[in-house]
Amino acid sequence: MLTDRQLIILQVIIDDFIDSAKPIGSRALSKKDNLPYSAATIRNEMADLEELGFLEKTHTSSGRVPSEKGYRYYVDHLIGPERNHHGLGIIESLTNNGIFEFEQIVQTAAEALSQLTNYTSIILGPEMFEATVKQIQVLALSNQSAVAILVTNTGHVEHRSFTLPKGISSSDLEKLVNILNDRLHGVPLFKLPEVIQNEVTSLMVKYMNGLDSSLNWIRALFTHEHAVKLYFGGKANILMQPEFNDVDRIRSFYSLMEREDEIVDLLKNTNQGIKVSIGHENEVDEIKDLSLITASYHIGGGQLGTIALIGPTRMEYKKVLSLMQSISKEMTGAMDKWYRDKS
Amino acid sequence: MLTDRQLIILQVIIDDFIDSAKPIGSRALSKKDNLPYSAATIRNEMADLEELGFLEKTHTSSGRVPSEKGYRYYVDHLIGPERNHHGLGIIESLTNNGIFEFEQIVQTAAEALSQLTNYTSIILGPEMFEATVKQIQVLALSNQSAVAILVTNTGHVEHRSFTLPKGISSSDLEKLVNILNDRLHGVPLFKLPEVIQNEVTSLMVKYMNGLDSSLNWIRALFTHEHAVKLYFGGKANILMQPEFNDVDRIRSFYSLMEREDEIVDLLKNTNQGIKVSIGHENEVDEIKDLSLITASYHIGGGQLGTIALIGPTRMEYKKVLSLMQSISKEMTGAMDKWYRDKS
DNA sequence: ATTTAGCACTCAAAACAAGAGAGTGCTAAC
DNA sequence: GTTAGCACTCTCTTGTTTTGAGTGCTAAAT
Repeated sequence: MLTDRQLIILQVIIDDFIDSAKPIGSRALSKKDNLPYSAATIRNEMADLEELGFLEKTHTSSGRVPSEKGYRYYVDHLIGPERNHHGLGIIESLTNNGIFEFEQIVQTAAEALSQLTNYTSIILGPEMFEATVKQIQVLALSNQSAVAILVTNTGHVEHRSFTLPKGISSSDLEKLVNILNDRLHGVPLFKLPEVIQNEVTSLMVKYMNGLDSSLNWIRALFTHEHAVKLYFGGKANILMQPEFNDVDRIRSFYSLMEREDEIVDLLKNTNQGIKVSIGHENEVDEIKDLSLITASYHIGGGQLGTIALIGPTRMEYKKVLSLMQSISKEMTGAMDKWYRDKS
Repeated sequence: MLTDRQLIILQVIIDDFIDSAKPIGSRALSKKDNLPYSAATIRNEMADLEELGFLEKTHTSSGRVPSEKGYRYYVDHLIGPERNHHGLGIIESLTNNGIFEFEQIVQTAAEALSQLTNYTSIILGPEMFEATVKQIQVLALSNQSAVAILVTNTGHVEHRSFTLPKGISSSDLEKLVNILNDRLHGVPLFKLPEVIQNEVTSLMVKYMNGLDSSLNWIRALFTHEHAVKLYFGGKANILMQPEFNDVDRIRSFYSLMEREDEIVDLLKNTNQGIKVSIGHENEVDEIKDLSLITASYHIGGGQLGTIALIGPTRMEYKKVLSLMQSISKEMTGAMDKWYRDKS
């Protein structure tokens, strides 16, 4: 329903605004190469585009600025074929020495993403629900203390130090660990608390006397929220954006960034693929004037994490989208390669 | 050299400014209870105090504001006996279930510190230099991959996933781990790279053939910077301070917060006890208009970490100092209790 | 039937002006 | 030594004017 000329004008306006952050007027537009029309003509078109809701004015006699609907249209229809970012190889370079360090990979990716865009990136670590117990070990550090270590089939390690119950013997401890390994091997993490409750407790009461209290730490070790973790990149970078020249906006942004559970919610709810939420399309008040791009990365085909980027609605969508695509692909690749052969 | 009256006036001015953040004039001061003098008298005293360098004016006819020298004097001489913050019990409540989770303790302490003050707190994790190797384990996850786990005598666990060298047999792997445990048990972390280089390498070449390349990951696992870690609390809280009403100041602050190595340097160089650095007493440019309080906490008597608090020079020194003292004592207590019996 | 030139009009932002208010320094009286 | 009084200074607020970019509309040109 938009004429070709309107399309071009819309595109040029948005492109210009994305990089200048200033409203643009008809006169300036008419000077652009791809718009061989007079200011007056463009004015008319702009008035139409405004009527259709793609543009806005900041005041009655100002230049035009893209509306959220404008950005939406831009993202959906005006972004060309993403020029291939041909894999930055950031992640690859981290794994090709044979070492696979999850935290490092994710953190590096988050930082790179922010560095390249000057927005703030957030990566949601994978949920470990489906990982299963590979081995449990308890290592005494002294007469009173020990550390318990749990390794999953995916190579994740959890550990917890604790004080030993009084009077426990090393043979008791060994027995205990044996029971645990016997019963818990292969159990997925999310079922752990349940299995411990139902199967292990009774066994332990049977074979070991007077150690009820010691069960606490076992439960604590394994009930531990296998919480998804957030990795931030360049929380400060976004401050370079002129949109953040206002102290209150900064405050509200950073206060949101500290409420990690809200952020997790924000990112979790993502289906596969890339999703762009512009301004008020976002649920959370604090980012109703920002845009949020999320992309998922998959591991092992099922579990997934999310890569996100937050910036002003005036975002370099073209660049960002192809970049996110690349990184998400790279992450998925690295994860796949690593997790593929783990049963 | 200061008269009693000047002392009181100085104190009142600083106290007032600390909580109002506004310059205070002679008239307002003369109305305070503990200053039964006329505005004119106080004006004279203030002029003297300014001449001595304890006060400043923001412009020729403004009220007075404490200078850095003023704050220094305040901190050194005018702060009364710290009312005992009688241990907030924050940390105790985390450990009395028998579980000792280092990260959790430190993170909680950092957050509490910031919460209670509305400044930003940073805690420098302990250096693990003196911890010694307790056990090394390598667990195969599949034919191609494994995870290596290192436990120290203090209960710290490091781990690293990696791809197995092609053609390594499980008996080779076992042999390898035996060698490692045999040679590395009891070796302090900071000596690890050296010992591996000198003792282990030759042994391995001797007993295992063709596995030179596999040494890479061993070295990588243990050479891993046992970097001290930073724990931040309330990076956003400091934004509530009126001093941070300026966007550029915020930018420079946050950009510093991201340069973690600089921060580590800043905190590392601390002798025992509490240290207050006011404004230009700080080395780093970005905080030359802020104050930094550092306190150390000790573990095992030797190694130590640092607790720090950053706020405007107009800081509630009285409250902060006693608070830092409490927390540092609590941390030291918890650590001591935990690490005492580990050889 | 488009496109364009011309012109009156609008509004934000910058520049300027006037007052008010808080505070000082100094002098002279207490 | 202390205080009252007063002239003076400087910021901050408020209101006014000017400027300039940009619009909408009408009428002419294509």
